[in-house]
Amino acid sequence: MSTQKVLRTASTVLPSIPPSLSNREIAQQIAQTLINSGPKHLQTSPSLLSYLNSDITHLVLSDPHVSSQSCSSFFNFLRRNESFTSQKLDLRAHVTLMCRLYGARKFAQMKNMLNCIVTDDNLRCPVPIIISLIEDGYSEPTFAEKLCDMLMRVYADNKMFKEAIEVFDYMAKNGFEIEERSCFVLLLALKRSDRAEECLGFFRRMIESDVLITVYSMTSVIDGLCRRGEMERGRGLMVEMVDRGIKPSVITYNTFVNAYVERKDFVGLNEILSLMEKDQVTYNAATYTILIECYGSSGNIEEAEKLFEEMHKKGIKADVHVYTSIISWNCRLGNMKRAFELFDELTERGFAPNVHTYGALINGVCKAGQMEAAEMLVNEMQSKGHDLNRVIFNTLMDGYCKTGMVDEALRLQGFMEKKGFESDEFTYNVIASGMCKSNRHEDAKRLLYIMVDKGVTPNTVNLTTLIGIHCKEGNVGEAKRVFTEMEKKGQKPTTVTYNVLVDGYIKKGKMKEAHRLKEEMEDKGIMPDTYTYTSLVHGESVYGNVDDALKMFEEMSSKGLVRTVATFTAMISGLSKVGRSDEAFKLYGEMMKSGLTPDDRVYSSLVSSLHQVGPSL
DNA sequence: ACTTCCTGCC
Repeated sequence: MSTQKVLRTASTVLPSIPPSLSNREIAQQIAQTLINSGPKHLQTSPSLLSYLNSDITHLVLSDPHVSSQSCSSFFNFLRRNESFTSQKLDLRAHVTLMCRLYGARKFAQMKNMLNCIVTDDNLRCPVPIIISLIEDGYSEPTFAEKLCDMLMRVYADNKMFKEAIEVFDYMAKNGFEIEERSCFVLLLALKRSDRAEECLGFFRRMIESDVLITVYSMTSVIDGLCRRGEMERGRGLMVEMVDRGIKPSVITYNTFVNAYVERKDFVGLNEILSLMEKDQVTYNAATYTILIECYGSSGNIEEAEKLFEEMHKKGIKADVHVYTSIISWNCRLGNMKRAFELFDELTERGFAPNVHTYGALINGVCKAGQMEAAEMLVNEMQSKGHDLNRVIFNTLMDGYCKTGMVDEALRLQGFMEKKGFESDEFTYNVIASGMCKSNRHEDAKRLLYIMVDKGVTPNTVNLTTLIGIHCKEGNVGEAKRVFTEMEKKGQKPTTVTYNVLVDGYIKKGKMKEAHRLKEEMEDKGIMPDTYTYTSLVHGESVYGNVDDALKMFEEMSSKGLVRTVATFTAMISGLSKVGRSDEAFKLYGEMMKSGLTPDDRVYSSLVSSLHQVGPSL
């Protein structure tokens, strides 16, 4: 039998309440029922409920004889049966119950209720109205203060920043004591929503209102600024706060260190590191992690390892982050032996490798094409209780694709989706580029269109892949069209995007257009890299314009770009082709001196250059 | 006290 039916049947059996009863009397009867038998019993005396109104609810909930637990049950009972008590629980009912919960120190329940209020369009309202519903003399004097404090946190959690700040203003205006911890919650929420400006603004309001300021708050605000590249303002704020007696911690400094490293601002980096030294703030494991990242990303693994050693020597306690970092860089640079050595060291020292650690290793073996090793690591990881996540799945798919096993990657994609992970931009890109490598251009294009159908918006990398496909098919017109469209949508091309396009034009013999693109990227501040130049050197060499090729080749060193085997090979073969074998051999020497290992093509170029003009050495 | 740091695609 349904509840509703129970109620209807019951009402015909039980004696009805005379309408002459006052609200207070009805409330007392309900309270009595609750005390004696709990809310469920109310279902059998529905006549009581038929008189229910806002006042009665309030009277019941504020009756000290009814325990806060019973009040909660009554409240929940009414909420479940709102449809036929025809009584919506109003804001006053909420406030009254929260007052009882506060008395019982049931803060978590209070917070849940506030969360309901702020997310309900009918209940949400300005702070003064909520406060006006608190009954004077009945509630504890600190209730209003605590309620506001929680409300500010709840608004912050729901990213309702305007409202959260309104609560703060209300508290400040009414002389409420404001907890720094609650303000901190709001600061963090603002920072994490990329609202550095409002974060700083609120921090200033905290200072004005004499809220206690801690290094935690300061560091969060600084981090917000640093994430937007505003390290100067962050430094200014730090200086200002030092004057107020706040001492920056190693974490404050790490925030700056990280920002400078991310932006490759080595001047700023050195400044902040000397500042740390001056302030006698010692590095912690995170500082080393960031610095290892700095050296690793510029390919200087030796320096990264030196730092790692320094950390041990100085007796600074390592952690799983710093180990994962050094493992990852060794993996990315192909030093798998060292990576596994570090992995063993990590476990020997009693640290537990996590998903990131396994992810780094799996990535390393996948890049080396060792898929069996990858599968073993996956098993080990799972046996230690770490589930596969999407990143690992994508890494594995990339491994399969790079070893030519596109179908295995597709199988894994199906498995991943069955596990509840939707394919994302990475997944589609990994497989599409894998298909390209196996010359399945049509499949690759189709997959990228499926991606759009599934509601995944292509990012710059996906579009770069698509541009690459068109170029590979010799359709630079279509490639350029995608490129233009991408820019129109505000998606910023990267150096790679330009490289793909430059290469496409070169393959079509359109050297002028290729150079124009190079200039275009320079104008936009997207810097041509080793690949851009190598393509141009190669193109000019192939079409016999050696002097233009040489010009590009020279420009590379003036810009400090590393020349690879491919660069030298292109240049040497260009020179050889037109019979300038002296210069070709000179470059060959230079290449050997810089520690590069020439491949077969270099030799055949050189040999053919000798055939053309006769031995000159 | 959720202040900093660790895994993937062209």
